[in-house]
Amino acid sequence: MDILSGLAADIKNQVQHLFDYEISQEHLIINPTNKEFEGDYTFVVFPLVKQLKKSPQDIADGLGKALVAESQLVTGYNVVKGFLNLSIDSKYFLSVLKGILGDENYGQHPDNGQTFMIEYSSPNTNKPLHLGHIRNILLGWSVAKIASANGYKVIKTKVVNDRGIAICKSMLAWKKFADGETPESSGIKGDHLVGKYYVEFEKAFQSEYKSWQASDDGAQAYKENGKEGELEENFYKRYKNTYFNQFSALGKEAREMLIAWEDNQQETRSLWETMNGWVYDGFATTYKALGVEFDDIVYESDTYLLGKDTISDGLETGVFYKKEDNSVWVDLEDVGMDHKIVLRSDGTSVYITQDLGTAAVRYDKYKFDRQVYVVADEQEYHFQVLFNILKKLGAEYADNLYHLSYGMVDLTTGKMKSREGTVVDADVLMEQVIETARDSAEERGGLEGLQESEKADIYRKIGLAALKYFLIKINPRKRMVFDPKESVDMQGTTGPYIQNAYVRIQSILRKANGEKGAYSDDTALENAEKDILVMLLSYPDVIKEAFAKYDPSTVANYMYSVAKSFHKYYHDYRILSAETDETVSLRIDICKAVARVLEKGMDLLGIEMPSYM
RNA sequence: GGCCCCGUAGCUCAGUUGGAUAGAGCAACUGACUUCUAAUCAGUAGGUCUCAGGUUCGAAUCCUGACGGGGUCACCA
Repeated sequence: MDILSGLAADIKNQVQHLFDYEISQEHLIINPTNKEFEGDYTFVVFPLVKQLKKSPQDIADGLGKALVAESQLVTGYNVVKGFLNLSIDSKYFLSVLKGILGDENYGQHPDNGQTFMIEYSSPNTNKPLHLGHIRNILLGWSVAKIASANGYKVIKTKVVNDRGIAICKSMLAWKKFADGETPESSGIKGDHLVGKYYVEFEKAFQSEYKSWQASDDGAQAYKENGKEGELEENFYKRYKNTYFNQFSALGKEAREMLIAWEDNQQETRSLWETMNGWVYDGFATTYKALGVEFDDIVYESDTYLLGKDTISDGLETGVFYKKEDNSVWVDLEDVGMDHKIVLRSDGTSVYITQDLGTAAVRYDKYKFDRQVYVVADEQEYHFQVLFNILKKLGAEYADNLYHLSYGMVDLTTGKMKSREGTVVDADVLMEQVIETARDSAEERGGLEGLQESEKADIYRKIGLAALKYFLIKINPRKRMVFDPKESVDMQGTTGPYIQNAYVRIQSILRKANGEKGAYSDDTALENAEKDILVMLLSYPDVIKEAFAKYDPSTVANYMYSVAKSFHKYYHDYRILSAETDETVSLRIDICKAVARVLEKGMDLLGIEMPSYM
């Protein structure tokens, strides 16, 4: 039997019996008892005071007495102010323990028959993945895992932004400057090579722009368009896009390339395919290193024309309206927003047009019950607009869409900007954390008997655990500062700290060799053991809560508290050399249960557990 | 300026469907390894929970208003 629901039922009955009062669910508040008090669970009696017109002390006292007498679960109580602290019979905790050990999928909620769709990662193909992508990817992966643990059928997807002006810039620079360089010829990973030429383009463009600024035309533009008192520097920063579109020779070439691509021109298409191919090979390596996968990959080149049908339908039903210049708009003032464009005056799509189309196609294909988009918080407004348009269009799934908005990652030196070369590269970063894990493991020793390949695998697991836990322990919506030193910390609230608890258990289990004696159902438990079991018992609820909030940090923080409790227990109690064989068996079982929850919970965060460290 | 998010110890963060004396980690200092892995444990020190009102038996948590920081408001994606 479940302790909590049993306890709730017993309390409800006794309140009815003693005071002739039916307690409502919202007033039936039961929490694990705080450390500094005696007891396992605490019932808060304050909400009853008004109704029953008795003092908190009297209510708690009467209820405590009755529970000890009538409830199988309760063996003792004490009252502090309006808090009734209840001690639970050890045998119920032993049954919790048996339940965990007997359930290889402990924490997994039953299949609910619903489909959960999640879009994450969604990279551009003109540059490699960086730290910001890692946060996105880890969040997406983890929410997908958590959804699955909640009984959903999960479909993980990403939209690859494989077309557009950005990739054309890389292509153009490659044609101009690369002299036929390939990943094979240069030994550079494909996505990095393409990124290199994106940077080359930017350099060439900047130098072209600089000379233009010094020219008469440039000076003229500043004179005519500069705002009152605006510094030249600021003006030219602001004016960059205009320059690119109207005056730049490189800009013109890049745009021509885009048009050639849209016209399906052979040479451009073939270069595009080649370079994107390099990028995909590179991405595949990075995703694999991060340990993530996708079920369905959508390429923007296949979908960028989608959504136009949706626009014409919307025009007919009056959701959209056309301006004189032929551009199409939606009026969102009734939901507190502006008018937004959904189709350009030349009839081409804007970003949101594609999103409208993609959402519709995706729903037709999968009939998802919920869909989450994992995208940075700078796009919050965009998703508000998207969801509201879908609502207006009468899409039945519109209410089941959610934008999981996460804060951007800053560096200690400021914002990451790819144009300014201040990004932290994903591949380099992973390499570094693994290297750091190796250094500190070698310094510490303890892996002597293992093969080199086993050691390398352990360093990888530890390094990635440090990095991943560092990123995912923080509430997604908070902007975070990435300090490279802290990200490889392996002490305190870190991935390796949690791994270490697991490794200690593995070590014990290796040394346990065989069963000792069975322990009986009324073996007494130490308070520390009850505390651990109370915590393990709450694991399925943690999974539920994490999904309800779409927040993996809930799981991360819980994992830390489990590991912390175990470390203390390990320090305070002997396990293999406990007083009796029965106690040894009991403690080994507790270790096994802790290990099970640690391993499963960390898996939800995409973190692997080593057997040694 | 409108809308959204954030503000808790020196630093990084938990805690926010209202519950006990607001918790961790890092950094600092002290102690514990011939004993199951010290990537550990224990202790000291560190707080007007940004501020001001309000609701409540009870507010870091809910409401109102300030203040500070960030994001966004493109025929960009």
